[in-house]
This record gives sequence, structure tokens and C-alpha cells, in this order.
Amino acid sequence: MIKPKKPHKPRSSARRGSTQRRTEPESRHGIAGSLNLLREYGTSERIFSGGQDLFSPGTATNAVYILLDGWVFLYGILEDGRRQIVHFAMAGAVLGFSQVEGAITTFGAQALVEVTVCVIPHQALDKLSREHPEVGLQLARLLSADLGLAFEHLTSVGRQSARARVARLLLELFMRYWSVWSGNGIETMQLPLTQEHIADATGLTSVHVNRVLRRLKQDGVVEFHYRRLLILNPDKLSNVAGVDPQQAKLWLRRRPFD
Amino acid sequence: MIKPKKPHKPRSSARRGSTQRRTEPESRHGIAGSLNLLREYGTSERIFSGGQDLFSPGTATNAVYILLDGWVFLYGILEDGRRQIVHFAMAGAVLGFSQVEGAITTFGAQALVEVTVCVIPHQALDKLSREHPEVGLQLARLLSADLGLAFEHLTSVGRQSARARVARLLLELFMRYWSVWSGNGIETMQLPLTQEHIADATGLTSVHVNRVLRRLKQDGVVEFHYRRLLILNPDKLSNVAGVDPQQAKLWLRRRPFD
DNA sequence: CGTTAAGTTGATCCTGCTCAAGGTCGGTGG
DNA sequence: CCACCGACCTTGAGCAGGATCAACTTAACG
Repeated sequence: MIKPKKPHKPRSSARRGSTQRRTEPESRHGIAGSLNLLREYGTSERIFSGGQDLFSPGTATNAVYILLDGWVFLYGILEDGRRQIVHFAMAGAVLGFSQVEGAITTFGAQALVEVTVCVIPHQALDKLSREHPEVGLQLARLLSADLGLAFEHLTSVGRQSARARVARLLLELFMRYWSVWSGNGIETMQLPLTQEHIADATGLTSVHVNRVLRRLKQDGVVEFHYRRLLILNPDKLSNVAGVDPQQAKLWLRRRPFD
Repeated sequence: MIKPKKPHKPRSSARRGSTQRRTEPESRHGIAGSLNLLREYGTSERIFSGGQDLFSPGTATNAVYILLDGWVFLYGILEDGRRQIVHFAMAGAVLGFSQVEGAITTFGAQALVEVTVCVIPHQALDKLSREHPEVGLQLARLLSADLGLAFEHLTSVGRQSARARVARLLLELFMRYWSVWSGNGIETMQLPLTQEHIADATGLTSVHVNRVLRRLKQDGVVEFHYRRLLILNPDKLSNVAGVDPQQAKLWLRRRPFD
């Protein structure tokens, strides 16, 4: 209970994210259309390296970030230092939007690999949405999708077994990643997580996640090794995850900007 | 694991929700300003009785609801019938918004007491947001607030002890209710939940929630009896809940429509 | 090669679950 | 009026899924 966790600092991000990035033309992101628009509003691009916080819990938000490339996770921290990962964001995500400019966030955002973001000052967002009315509703759709994911995540953490939680998380990440980066039938992907990330996302300990992953591999369901995820048996996976395969497909087309 | 839960049907809603409703003029809700606006867009009011679903998991969403009065909870269901409550909504909440018209929801919404909602067909929402550009951004702010709550809820369920989870939930509901319905110093409120609802929201069993509540009362923290919540010691409560009292106040002013 | 983050494995413990049996309250019908 | 019924709450005994603690191994980087 009182085991403060040292700030998550990866050894170094040398080879990180070197694979499968920018394999698709930017125009595939849908958001790209809005991008040219954005440049007129005093926005800028910025790069964060893996392990770096885009913003931290308890600080004021001063800008909105659009994630152009790479992986980011959102997390909450308890007083004793324990961490809960609440969301994994990939290209196209909007991060740091809040109701009021300068509001204090209760959660943080950290880059898993080197990421590129588009920084939009809060004021620019106001102006943008005034002059382009469709932006507000688009933003609402995006947030609604994230809210749905959060609800499903919460349901999993609150009511499923360790095995099911891990399986569900891996399945979700696989489906979402697949829809962003490709469309072909590969069942393997680069997943820049440690077992501790999986533990923090599922509400388990990394020790127990290790045992669960071991068994999942043994049972021929999935294999996760060296930041590489391999789906051994999709049907079995969605079965273990407690997710209807039909419903899993809903994770595919959740990018409102398209 | 295989214990199907019968649909939650309260014994009867005779005396339900008879207290402390409509104690404030509607204009307090901020949303009221938008209400007159809404009437021009083919919307209608509707009443659901306690225990009734506004919409159910796995069904298509055909309208957006604005909750005018009463309590509603959002929930997810696992195949084995177990339920996770992901959110409690009170007056001013927007329910059932989704990215695409007719999309299948993975979660449901159920009235805890008799509730009044304003029904907005999806198409009307489109028209509304086209003609009143500020609506989109306002909706985004509202969803952003809910997303923040969902993240905090998830962090609690994933990482806190049973005692802390229950305390945090009760504290959250108290603060949010307080900000909607009044501003004075009463530390008691009508909370139309059963212990099973608390269990489903915190990811515990009702048996264990019972024990936790008993101890919280014993320790002079809070008392929850006969759908009435009594805060015995606010400082102790936020301490047990693992919530910084300063931060708890953020739950007070989270109604973007004001 | 030494260092460090991350993964692996075993032993033990404990929080919260399961199963089971009452108890309470309000509503309903004889 | 009273007996019964259904939803909900209470309490106890025993169990188990995952946590905790503690080594040790592996892989990558400098």
C-alpha cells in the first residue's frame, strides 16, 4: 500500500518506435484534412521522447494536443504513488481538452515512444471552433468515442478476472492499432509496453500479469514478448476476453475524423 | 461466475423520489437557457419510472436525452450477467450521445427513480448544432467532464481498497449532488441507491459493501441507511477516500452549461 | 563487460468472494 | 388485522484469486 513508485523512466528510447511508423501516408488519418486548417491558428508541432509527460497530474492545462504519431497513455496517480493507466492514445487522438482553460487535470499524459503532436493553445481552439462550427461537434464525437472506451475499460477492470482483463486489453489495442495503421491480415504488431504498463492498465501487479501472459502463451491464445504482440488464436482471444467478436469489430472504425 | 442477474426491478416506486426534487427553480440548471431553444427542434419530454431502461446495452441509439430531473445510472453487462455501473448521472446530464446515428451502444442507462428527460432525435441535434455553433463545443465540454469522472472512477476501481472505493464513491456523489441541488451546509442527502448499486459501481460484491459500510459507520465516517446518506466526518471521509479535500471541490463546479 | 530496466519464478499471506442462513421493512391480500 | 411475500440488508464460515516479498535471469545499452 505504501510503495511509492519511482517516475517511469525507460532506459532510453534509442530504437523505440523505429518500426512501422509513418508507413501510411498522413492523409489516411482523416485528421489531416483538419491539419492544414490548424496551421492557420497559431499551432505548432512538437516532439516528446518516450517516458516524457505531455502534461502531469495536478498541473494546469494550457493547450490541447493532437497526437500525430506514436503512442501516449493517460494515467492517474494515488497519494501512495500507485498508478492507474486509464487510456492508450494513438494517432488522431485529442489530448488535454478540458472544460475551462487552465483547469487542473487529475490525470497525466505520458509518451510511450517518441511522439509528434500538434499543439493548439486553448484560445486558438475557441477561435477555431467559432469560425468552423463543425469542429465542436467533431470534438464531441471524438470524446464520446473515448468515453465509450473508458466505460468498457472500467467494466473490465471492475468485473472481469485477471486473465480476461489482460486478454481484453491486448485485443482492444490490437484492433484499434490495426484500424489506424493498416488493413491487411497480419496478426502481429509492435506494442511498446512493458508488463508493468499492462498491470497498471488492468489494475493488477506486474508479477501477476507476468503469470497471466505466460499462461495465455501456453494456452496458445496470444504471445507478448519484446514489445511485440502476436495473436495466436483470435477466436480464443475474444473468448477469453469475454468480448463478442462482432462487438470487437466496433473498435475498428472509431475514428470520427474520417 | 455464472450467476445471471435478474433485471433490476425495484419493488415499486411509490414513495420514490418524492423528496428534495424540484426544490430549486429550473433556471438554476443553466441548461434551462438552452431548453427553450430545444423546443423549436422537435424535441419532447418523457418520463421513465425507476428501474426502467432509457436504453439498453446492445441496442441502437436513436436519440439523445437530456436529464432534467432524477437519477440515472449507466452500466455495462458481461456475458455472465454481472453488471458494472460506470456513471451516475443527475440533472443536466446528456445521455446517449454517440458518434454515428444508430450506433450500437455497449452500455445501458437505467432510471434509479422516476426521471424526466428531454428527448432530442439525432437529426434534430445535427440541425441544432449547425444553427447554433456553440452547442457542439458545449457538448464537448460536457463530455470532457464525464470523461474526467470516468477516469477517476477507473483509477479508484483499479487501484484502491474496498474501503477507499466506497468512501470515494459516496464522497463524489455527495459533492456532485450538492452542487446541483443546493449550496448550504447540510451534510445529509437522499441517495436512491441500494447496496447492490454501490457494489456494482465499485466492482465489489454487495455482501462486502455491506461490511464496509458497517465499518465506516462504526468509525464515524459516513452512514448510509434507507437511501439516506449522512456525512459524519467530512475530513475523515476524504481521507479514507484518498481524495485531497481541495480536489474534491473540483466535483462541485463541473456543469459546463452554466 | 558492467549496469540497469525488465521479465521470471516460488513461497506465503490477505483482501474480498462465495455460500448459506437469517433478519427487517413495507406492501398486499385474506 | 394479520400473515405472507419480495426486495433488501446482515452476519458467519470457509475459500481463493491475486498481492506481497524476495531472489534470480535475461536483454539491451554505454
